[in-house]
Amino acid sequence: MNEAAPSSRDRLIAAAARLFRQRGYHGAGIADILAESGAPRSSLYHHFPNGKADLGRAAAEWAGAGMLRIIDDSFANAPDYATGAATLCHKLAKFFDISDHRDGCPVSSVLYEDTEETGLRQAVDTIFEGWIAATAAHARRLGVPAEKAGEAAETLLMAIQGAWILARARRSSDVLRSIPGRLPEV
Amino acid sequence: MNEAAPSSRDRLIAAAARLFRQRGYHGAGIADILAESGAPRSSLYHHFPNGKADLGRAAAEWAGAGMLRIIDDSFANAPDYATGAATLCHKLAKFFDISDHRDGCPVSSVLYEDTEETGLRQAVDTIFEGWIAATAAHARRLGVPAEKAGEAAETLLMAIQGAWILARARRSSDVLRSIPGRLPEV
DNA sequence: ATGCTAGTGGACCGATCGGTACAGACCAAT
DNA sequence: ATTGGTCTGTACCGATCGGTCCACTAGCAT
Repeated sequence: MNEAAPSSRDRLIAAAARLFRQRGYHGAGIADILAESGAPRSSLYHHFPNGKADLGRAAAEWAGAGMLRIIDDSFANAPDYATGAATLCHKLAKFFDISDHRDGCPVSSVLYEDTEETGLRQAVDTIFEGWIAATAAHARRLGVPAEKAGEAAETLLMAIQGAWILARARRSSDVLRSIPGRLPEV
Repeated sequence: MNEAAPSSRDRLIAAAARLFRQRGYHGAGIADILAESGAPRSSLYHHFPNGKADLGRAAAEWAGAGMLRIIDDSFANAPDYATGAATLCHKLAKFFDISDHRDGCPVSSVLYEDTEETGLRQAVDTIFEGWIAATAAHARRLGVPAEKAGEAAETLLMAIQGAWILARARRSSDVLRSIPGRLPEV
């Protein structure tokens, strides 16, 4: 009986994240998010007093944490960095496929805000850097020389971002799966 | 006296492309585009009967053609593929800088449409494949083995897309300039 | 002069946008 | 039993969204 009904706050965040990564920040309206989550309108402004911007940040952070888990899972049992990176790419490709080849990066979509005043851009960057730092830590742990680990991690995440875009344009996850074979040696 | 006043059609396309790459497709409103271009509202619907979707496609194609020119310029006088690729990345970094570190890919922003019915996604993909094909042609011309040229070109464009995103999050073009040093050998 | 077309001015539209106001429901602690 | 918080139901708001309508002008051919 542990499948407790998620709070409307959580449902709002999940719905927002889902819609943002498909239609983009501006493309997903409040009404859509409300409908998708089943949460009442008043709850949104109760939990997120500043409305969409607050929700956008929460959704980005929530999705960012999810991605962080995927990164950790991928590298946890990996014998070396390259294998972990390959696992990560394949996991992401799988998620992309089951989203009907629609869902790109859940965080970067939020980059298309008039970001400076809301601080959203800053928040997105912090999330990205968190991914890179986590990946770099795994790289070092798995034997990548410390002075190369940061760059290798940045390269991997950059490639994933690019592949997500190309994958959405093509509606195919192939390019995501091809990343491991294209990474420079480490 | 050759600087003929651009037609309102051209001004609309340029303004739309400029705004889309900063704020995204949904983030840039018709009113913004009209104001930025100085063109009258009626002209928009005269030249683009289907409104924003038509304009979006035209803007993406126009910007795509511009990118194609940049690609060709970069490889035209290059002694080898790697040098051409490096030139391309540095050119893009420069454009990014003079846009106040805001302008990402002018084409991918349009990917956040409910693209299937308007055919916009398809159009975006065609533009991308055009870039890749052009880059691959330069690669072959510059001595890259034919069976590797396509993949090398795809890798480069993918990296550029990812770097554009990261650059926007960081408001720094550094990552764009770092691409050449991270590409696998060809 | 006439007709034809491309392009424009300007007023107007319903729909949707994101957001607000406020009373009531629920539930723990006292 | 009453209080005080969190959360929700309902109704409403002005602003903006993308789009339409139609009369008009400019230019050019006949």
